[in-house]
This record gives sequence, C-alpha cells and structure tokens, in this order.
Amino acid sequence: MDDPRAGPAPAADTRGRVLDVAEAMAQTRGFNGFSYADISAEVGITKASLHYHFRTKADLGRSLIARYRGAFRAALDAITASGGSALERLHAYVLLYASVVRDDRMCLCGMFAAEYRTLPAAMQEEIRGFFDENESWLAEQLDEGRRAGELAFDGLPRETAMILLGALEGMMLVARSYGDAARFEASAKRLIEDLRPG
Amino acid sequence: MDDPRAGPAPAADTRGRVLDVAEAMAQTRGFNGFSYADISAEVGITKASLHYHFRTKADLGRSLIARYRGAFRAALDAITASGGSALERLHAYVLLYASVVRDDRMCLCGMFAAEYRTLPAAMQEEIRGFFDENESWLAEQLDEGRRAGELAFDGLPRETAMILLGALEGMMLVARSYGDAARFEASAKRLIEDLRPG
DNA sequence: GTCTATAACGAGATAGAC
DNA sequence: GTCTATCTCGTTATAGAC
Repeated sequence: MDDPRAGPAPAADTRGRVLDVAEAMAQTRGFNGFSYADISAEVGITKASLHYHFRTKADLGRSLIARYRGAFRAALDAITASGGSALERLHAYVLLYASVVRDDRMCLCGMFAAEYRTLPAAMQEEIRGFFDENESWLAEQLDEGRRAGELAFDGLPRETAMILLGALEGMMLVARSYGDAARFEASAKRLIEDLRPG
Repeated sequence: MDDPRAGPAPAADTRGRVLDVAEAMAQTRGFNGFSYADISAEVGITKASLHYHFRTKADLGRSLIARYRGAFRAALDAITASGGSALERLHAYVLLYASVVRDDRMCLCGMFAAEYRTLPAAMQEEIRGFFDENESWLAEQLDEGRRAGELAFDGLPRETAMILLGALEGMMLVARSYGDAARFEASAKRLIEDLRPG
C-alpha cells in the first residue's frame, strides 16, 4: 500500500533518515536555521557520522533539493496520469502545497529562494530548476484547459503559470506566519476557481 | 526635493546608517544571513560600537521592522492621498514592490516570514502586523473600487487582498532567484489588470 | 558506519579605557 | 560614542580508533 502523500515514505536507512530530518528542519527553519548538531540530536548519531553520509553541508543541501524535486516530479506525473480535467489537475496541484502547509512547513525551494544569496551555486541551480519544472507543468495544464474551453485567461500559458507558482509560494509564506492552513487552502482554491470561464 | 522612492533617505547619523546597511543585508540575505561583523565592516565602526546602538541583534531586528513598517505606512498614505482611482492606487502599490525587486531585494517582512520560526517573538509579532496592515489597506482599495464599478471580484475584499499580498510576496521571492525584475513587473501588472470588470 | 576528540573559525555579547 | 581586548558558545569539518 503506497503512502498517498507527495513526500517520500519515512526512510529506514540512516542516510534516508538524515534526509527526512534535515528536510523537515530546512522547510521549517531554513537552510541557515539548522546545524549538524540539530540533526545529530534527532537522528541519534554523532555529528562526525553525519559527515560520513554528507561530506559538507552544501552536499546535504544539494541532496535535499534533488530528492525533493524527484518526489515532486513523481507527484506531478501521478496527477497528469490520473485522467482528470485540467481544472481538477490544478486543484490536485494545490493539494500538494496544502499538505505542506498543514505540516507547518514551507515549500523547500520557496524557503531556499529566500536564502538564495547565501547558498552555494550548485543549490541555486537546483532551485531554479524546480521552479522551471513547476512552471512548465502548470503551463501545460493551463494550455490544455484553455483549448478545451474549460479555463479562461489572457496571454501565454507560461505567464499565468508564473503568477500561479508565485502566488502559491507567497500564500504559503504568509499563511505560515499565522499558522493558518485553512487560510491558505481557501485562498488557493479561489485562485484556481478564478480561472473558470465567465 | 524629496526622494521619490518608498524607503527612507540615506541616514547621516550612525544609528541610521547602521539601520540602512542592516536593512539591505536583511532584505538580501535574511536575518540569519548577516552578522554584526558584516555591518561593522560596511559602516566602519567596531562590533562593540554596534552593541551601543542596538544592545542585541533581536533589538536591531525589531528596529528594522518598526522602521520598515513606518516607511511603508507613509507610502500607503501617500498613495491614498494622491487622489487616483482604485485601479491606479493598486498599480502604485505594485510599484512599491517593483522598486524593491529592482534593488535586488526581497520585501523585508516576506524575508523574515521565511525565517519566522527562528526569530524572537517580538519580531514575529511585528511581521504579522505588517501583513495585517497591508491586507487592510488593500481590502479598502478593493472595496472602494468594486463599489465604483471599477473593479470586479467575488467574495469579501479581504479575501482577494490576502491573495494579492501573498501573490506579490511570492512573485518577488521567485523572481529574485532569476535576478529578473522585468519578470516580476510583468506578472504583477497582469495580476492587477485581471481585476478589471469583463 | 559510527565513535571520541579536536581543530579552526565566526557568532553574539561584555568590560572597561579613552 | 567608539575603541581594544576578551569571553563563551556554536558552527562546519577532520583525524584516527573501533
């Protein structure tokens, strides 16, 4: 039985458990907001052992984004394959974000985007890649939906995709300050519904 | 001749210069992304002297937000007093954000919202206050605009205000990863134009 | 693969002279 | 107000034993 959420199942191996713990901390406190000591305490191995699995913190950071992108890609593929309408697919996309907010987290790459200037180049590249992929996927759904007469919006699909991605990231960011997941869900739902024709 | 931008004029006194430098660093690298040593190097006084002006970094953080809120409030008042239409006022509001992105910065409070969980309670309160104020102002403009038949949207003004604020913060966040101010400006302009009836 | 021990550095903060 | 000097602690990272 597969876990229905977007994220990976809790890992049994040490490396995986480290990534799980680091990911939670990164999404909550940012990349500069946690240390090897923090992970060490939670996972139950020493700081030195962590360096065996991830030689530097930058390595850990890259692995974090790579895994996150992979999980997100899988989730997008699952939505695309589900056979729903474009509107339904967009709502499913929003649910991905909603589950993150409900977990009291921020999107990993949205969080890293704030710290962008302090991060190693390799991480910066991965972050842009995440945004690119999301925009492309969104643009595709928007394009199909408009052709089918199911959605209405002006201009290029990519332009509206950029607005949607930015809006979802920002609404997460602000909602988290209020610890209010319902606030995010209501706003996000309306954001998508506003794409209906008429 | 007043500076036409939203921010304060470059300060002549030491305390003001420290705030200027710290603000730029906070908006670029985040509150956890700069140190007293960084400010010291740029302002040209020692770390110890900085502690004379701001006893702790948390103090500096609170002063930073307080000043930012004050400047923003003044900018909003200026827009409200300018006598433009609701649509024009919303476009003027977007220009406030655009000038920040052009400076290669993130909204101070948007940045702090990402680091929210790592910040002292006094700063957290100020951040929520900033968002509240912005939403209230936006809701007011939206309400007036709709009553005048100049704007069209469903539901309560406050709901759309929340979406607008979140969208602008998030679009800044993402655009900054691309170092692309034009991208932000185009998306933000469309966001407002989509509020036109029809 | 995990440990102990430690290096090397930067952080925020304070004491006290000028 | 600003300085020098110093403290204490937390940070990433390494060496080498088990």
